[in-house]
Amino acid sequence: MLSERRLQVLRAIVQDYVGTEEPVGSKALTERHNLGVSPATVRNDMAALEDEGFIAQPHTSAGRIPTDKGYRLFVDKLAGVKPMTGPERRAIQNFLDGAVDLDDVVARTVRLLAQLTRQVAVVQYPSLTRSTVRHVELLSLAPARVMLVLITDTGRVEQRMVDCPAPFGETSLADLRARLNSRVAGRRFTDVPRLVEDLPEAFEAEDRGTVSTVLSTLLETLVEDNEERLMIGGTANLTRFAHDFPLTIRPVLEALEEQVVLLKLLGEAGDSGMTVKIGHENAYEGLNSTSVVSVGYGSGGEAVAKLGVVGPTRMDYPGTMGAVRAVARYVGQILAES
Amino acid sequence: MLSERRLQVLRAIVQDYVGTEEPVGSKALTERHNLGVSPATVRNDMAALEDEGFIAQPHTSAGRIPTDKGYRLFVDKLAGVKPMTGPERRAIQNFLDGAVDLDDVVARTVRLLAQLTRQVAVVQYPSLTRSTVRHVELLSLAPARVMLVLITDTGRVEQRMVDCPAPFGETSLADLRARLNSRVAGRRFTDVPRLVEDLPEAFEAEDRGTVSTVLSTLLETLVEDNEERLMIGGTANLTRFAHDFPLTIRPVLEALEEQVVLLKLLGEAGDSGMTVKIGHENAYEGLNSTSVVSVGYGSGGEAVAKLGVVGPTRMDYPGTMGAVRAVARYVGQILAES
DNA sequence: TCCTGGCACTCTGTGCGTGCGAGTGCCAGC
DNA sequence: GCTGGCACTCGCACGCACAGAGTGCCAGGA
Repeated sequence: MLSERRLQVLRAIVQDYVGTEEPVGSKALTERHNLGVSPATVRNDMAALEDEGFIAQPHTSAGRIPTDKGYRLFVDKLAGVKPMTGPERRAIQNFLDGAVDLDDVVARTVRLLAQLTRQVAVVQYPSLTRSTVRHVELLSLAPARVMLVLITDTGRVEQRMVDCPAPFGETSLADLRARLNSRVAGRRFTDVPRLVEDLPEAFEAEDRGTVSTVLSTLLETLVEDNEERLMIGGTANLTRFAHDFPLTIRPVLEALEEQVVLLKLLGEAGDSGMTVKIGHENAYEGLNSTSVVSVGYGSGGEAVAKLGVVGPTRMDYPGTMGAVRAVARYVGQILAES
Repeated sequence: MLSERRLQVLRAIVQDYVGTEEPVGSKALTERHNLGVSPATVRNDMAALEDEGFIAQPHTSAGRIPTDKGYRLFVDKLAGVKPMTGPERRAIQNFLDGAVDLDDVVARTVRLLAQLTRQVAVVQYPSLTRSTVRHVELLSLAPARVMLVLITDTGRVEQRMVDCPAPFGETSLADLRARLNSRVAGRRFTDVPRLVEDLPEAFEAEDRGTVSTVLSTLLETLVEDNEERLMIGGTANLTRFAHDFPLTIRPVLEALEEQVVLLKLLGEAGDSGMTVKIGHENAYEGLNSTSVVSVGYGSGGEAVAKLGVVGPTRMDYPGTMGAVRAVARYVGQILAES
């Protein structure tokens, strides 16, 4: 087990490295932090920390930089979450309060998060699977063509065209609309298949084909084509780490374009509480030199989606975690109100 | 006026520079293109081209690179549009044909364009102003709360919440829905305000306030809040120009994040035909070292939105223009079918 | 009049050697 | 177990010379 002072040394190294972006040596460390010991002592501690794999030197006789393992220890044991200041909180709230619809909420959240953390922000749209149905609308566009509009409790709207096997009258349509809504409105998506199972039986034989088609499209929308969308922003912040360019930035941009990768990434994060994935802890290779801080957010107690930021492993973890947590909290409130 | 051969020299310089990304000298030019003259002659021509401002040397006694003016001449007079090959056309069509809804069409288009041109692709959603109304749906979510759903001919769906000044019965709602659709369905957005002007008069006094509120929300959606959305992709391609990094890439990423900037950019492009903006021709400073190739696309003869790519001034103009044109054409077809 | 070969000149990029400074590891002493 | 001291190791910036590519100009030839 590491002594208390060695942990302090590690903390100091992480803080200095995050601040200066340069390997930090024993002398600089004693000057900037009053550890109460001499550089020589710190050197011994550093050697021990290096043996344990928490720090490393880029070259012999350069300063030390934290390893992924070092950051991990820092995040788990040495750093708290830095709460937002009052003005920051108010700014967040003001900024989010102006949103007019769900798209706008997500867009504003992305911008906000990118600005607060000065990193790349990722916000997942409220997921369909965990949402409930607010309303299902059916519109007759042509005798045998129906538009299905699904509205969720989080304000998300999905629409699909349905080509019916047979012409479908307005009255039948109204009937289906009414029956459908009385069954599924307010219910969770996962329950819908069970709830509508026997619905075709309530209709005349000639309409059953159409009803089935509509229902299967609905189920598709709910489950199969349950595309999880997300929005990203603040990619320009990537250029702030102009050292390792473009070796570092390239794969990150590629990863960000691959929504599948990001969704998987967010999916792997724990369902409750904040998750920090550091460097190689990220399964996707292109993100091996980045850290991902993510947290679930939702309108009620339960998380309906996640948001977070992607930045270099050398990031201000306490500040970033604080910003992510605060934003998630306010977004949850906004969604609950709408 | 420049002689025929000097134009050929300029063309050769542009082509070589685009290919090699390095300043091109007189000797290399004569070796790679059979101009039928000696390097010394080419040198004279180059001196003349430099006097005219079409090319420049980065340093004394380095090769020449085209200036913005040089590219302009190249695009206007020396280069055609390189048509897509048969297999490419089929690939485009196959790729776009799989789209299930408008979002998907746009998303696929962005990916396709980014892959074809290996540059940053920008696709504007079909604009609301130039579209026609397919259907307006009103849903009662609570006694005094209505959801307004607007469906356009291009498949775009917009929804808004309306808080009514007074409770609004189902029958009144159905009445309004019917009247509204009979007036505006199939009409252009720009005509809608005129068409619904006197609609409140047809209702009982107690409902007029609500009807007015709904209508003004509709008009807002159509006009005022006519947010022009767009989707971008292929930003990872920016890293292919790793020279001038990050000085160049930074402002470009920032510009791409500012949808307002991009929309303005596309808006400035000509309404019909393909527009190429080269370097400083772009009003936005951050894009001074990039070129923007854009073209309108639409379901019928008329363009409803634009798409294009953003790349370095040193780009393969004929190829890029060919890809942009082809994609726009196929997207138009897809939209017309749906 | 226009093209060509030749020549001197100008720069940039690169490789090499050197010196400096930051940082380390180790050791003896307190 | 902490400290000061000391020798050592690198990386990096600097200076310098050199090769190579490219140019401009000029005189000669079609």
